Amino acid sequence: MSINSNVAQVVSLLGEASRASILTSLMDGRFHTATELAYMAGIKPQTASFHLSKLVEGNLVKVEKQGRHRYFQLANAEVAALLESLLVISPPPEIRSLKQSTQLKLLQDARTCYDHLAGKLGVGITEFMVSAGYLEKEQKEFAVTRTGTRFLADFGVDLDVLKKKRRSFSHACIDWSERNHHLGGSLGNELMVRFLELGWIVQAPSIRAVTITDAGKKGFKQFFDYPNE
Amino acid sequence: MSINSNVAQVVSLLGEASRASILTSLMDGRFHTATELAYMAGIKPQTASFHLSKLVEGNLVKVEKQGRHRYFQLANAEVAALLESLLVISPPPEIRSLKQSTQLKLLQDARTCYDHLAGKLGVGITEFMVSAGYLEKEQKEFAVTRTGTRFLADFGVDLDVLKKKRRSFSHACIDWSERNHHLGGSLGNELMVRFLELGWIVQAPSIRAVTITDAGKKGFKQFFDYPNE
DNA sequence: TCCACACTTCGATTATAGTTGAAGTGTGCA
DNA sequence: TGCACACTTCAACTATAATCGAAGTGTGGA
Repeated sequence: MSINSNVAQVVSLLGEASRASILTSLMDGRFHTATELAYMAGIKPQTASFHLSKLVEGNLVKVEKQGRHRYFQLANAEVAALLESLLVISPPPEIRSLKQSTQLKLLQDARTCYDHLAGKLGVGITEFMVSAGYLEKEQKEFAVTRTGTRFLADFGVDLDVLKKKRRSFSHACIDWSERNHHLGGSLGNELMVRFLELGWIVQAPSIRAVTITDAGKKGFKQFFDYPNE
Repeated sequence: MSINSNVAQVVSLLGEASRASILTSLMDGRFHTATELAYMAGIKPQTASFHLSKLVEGNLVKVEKQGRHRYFQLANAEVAALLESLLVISPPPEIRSLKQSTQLKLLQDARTCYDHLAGKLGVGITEFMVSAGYLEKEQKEFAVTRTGTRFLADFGVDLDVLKKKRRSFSHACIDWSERNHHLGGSLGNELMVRFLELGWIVQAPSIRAVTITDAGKKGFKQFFDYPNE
């Protein structure tokens, strides 16, 4: 028999509907309790417990205990990146109710991609920054131009700090709903943090959709020409 | 129940040991018959047929019929890239025989990563090109410098043609055995094609290892300072 | 034209894994 | 101190999928 790595061992963790659902729910970057994740995945808490222990053991999820609560989160950005790249090649969800249709639209409009923005909003502001000459699209990443450096400094983003971080700076992250790239990396993260600080976006309570506030509507229009129509 | 994409649907194709073995065998970029793939995966031909039909249906593998033979190949470079990134996070294969140990060493030394070189050879020549100033390592890709352009032209590589191709040009491809990056994309592919033309490497008959010929030993030493010791 | 080969399909068996009800454990508050 | 809550573990059941022997189909060469 030929010699091959144990690809199936890790991948099978992802290839089960309930675990995949749990992991996708965790793509909002937040901590969630086991009971919440059970509810989101549509399974009983004891089933969720069974799956979560496997995901923790497989280093895809990390857990923090606080009293009787167990808080689960994706292990790291690498797991999130893998998940997003798998979402790109997966068929879209079947819509079986009006509520699901609404939720899908919210996710398509704006959502977190673990620690940065995705959806129409994420792709839209990325495209604006390219067309305005702030970013230059390369193969798998965005380069910040000189005018972009100034724009970001004015916007309250410290590029020097971001570049020193031990992680990808500004990679192009493929967006499963827009089928285009949005800005990822530490720069993408910092922009999302800034938007939250400014109160331009808020995270939805239980799904990873993000909604734009009234202040955000004005701000995105003024600074990022979004939505562009 | 929350709304999530059908990640499990595609991923479960990969998360089964026999199918994963088949796909990994196909990482040599070549066509293989169903009977060969059955043998490599250690299953009966009828089981291989069952799995291959699923992989074709899932667009991970393509098939060409010639008479009574069915020739299977990975569908495209995207599937190969996904597979390699999954290999990186998978545990290494257990060694149960001397033959398997030999095969693993051969794969670690030099192998194809679908359409470009990986292993010590792939990483080694990439590192040399960076240290010689021919390439510059960026976040997720390599930029060709001016001296690199001249070196590659002298070596018989037409960069203009490569850059026009509708695919990644020179992305940094992570290497599961070296835990470092080797050169991928159309440039990586073209270099491998060139080495084959020069007769510096030959592909092993049944695994995706590549061996360096005597001419290759001289050539890699002279042009790429490999092995570097 | 017949036989061998490559491969597929069928049906039955086997193996594996997900699920839940019930019971148990640890935490926290009244 | 006792009860409710969050969560885990256990055992049994259910569901799903992989496997192979046998049989069938299509191709090709003698």
